[in-house]
Amino acid sequence: MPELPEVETVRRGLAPAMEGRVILRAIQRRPDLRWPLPERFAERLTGRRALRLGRRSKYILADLEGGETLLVHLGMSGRMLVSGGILGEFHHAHGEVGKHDHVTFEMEGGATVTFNDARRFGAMDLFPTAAAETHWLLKDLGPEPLTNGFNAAALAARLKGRFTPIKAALLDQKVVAGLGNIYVAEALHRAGIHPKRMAGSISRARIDRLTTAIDATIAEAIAAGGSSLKDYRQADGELGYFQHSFRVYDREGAPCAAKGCRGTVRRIVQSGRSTFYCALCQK
DNA sequence: ATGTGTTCCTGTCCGC
DNA sequence: TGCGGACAGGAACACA
Repeated sequence: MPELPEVETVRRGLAPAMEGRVILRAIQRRPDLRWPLPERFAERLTGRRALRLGRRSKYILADLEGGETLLVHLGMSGRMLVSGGILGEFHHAHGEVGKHDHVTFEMEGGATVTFNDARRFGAMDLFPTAAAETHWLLKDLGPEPLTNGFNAAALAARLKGRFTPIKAALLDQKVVAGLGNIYVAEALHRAGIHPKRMAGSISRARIDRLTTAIDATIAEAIAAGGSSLKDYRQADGELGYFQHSFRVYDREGAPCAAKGCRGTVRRIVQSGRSTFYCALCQK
């Protein structure tokens, strides 16, 4: 999926089309995404003003006038695309309905925002803003990279005693929020930590380094507009370009990008998913 | 309580 | 070209 940097890029792209604007009409084309959509979902959104677009981990959270919040998760293949208005045309001609266009918001100001998701692992929900802290999808999320809550002490506490490879631990959203397969691989490489290393056995000094590596990787990826592999697009349809900065992800067989390292990037499978790393400089 | 494997769904790519 | 299989940015869930 879009991981934290991609979701943040999408949020920023949606903000000009949605923040402060009324959803003139919401259109729901199927009853469910990953889960059933809430009862009367489209009707409850129609006529509501979006006050502010926020983000927690990989969730986009739109606070609406009237005390409710719209939650959007992009899953693996979800996109939020803006067309029409002053924001240009990308997705398809204004008014046309594309394959896998599951939900559309016609916004005050003329823009159309479409949620398109081929694999349908994405999700949406609508709940009272006051209940955000206790929402089942949000309540157990770990600290957010690039915030005060994410630091070496916090990460060390959450890794302590865990007998699972660090790769798997970092994919666990309760440990740190927002990382996925790409950025875990990149951060571990940057920190010089082997993906199979047991999470609970990493020294505090190396956790310090890992914390810094995660923040730096995420910050650089956001600055680049995320990573575009097959189908991820920013809200305006542009590609991100962080994929050109990958040090290990999807680089099997290529030379290690670490300064002075003569290693080769390897691919292994951990808990059913690809892991890319350099065995020479990741210990 | 943890840890691991399976599952949801569609599309694309690669080898024969 | 067609067909089969592997694989894809996630993460809830069932089970050990």
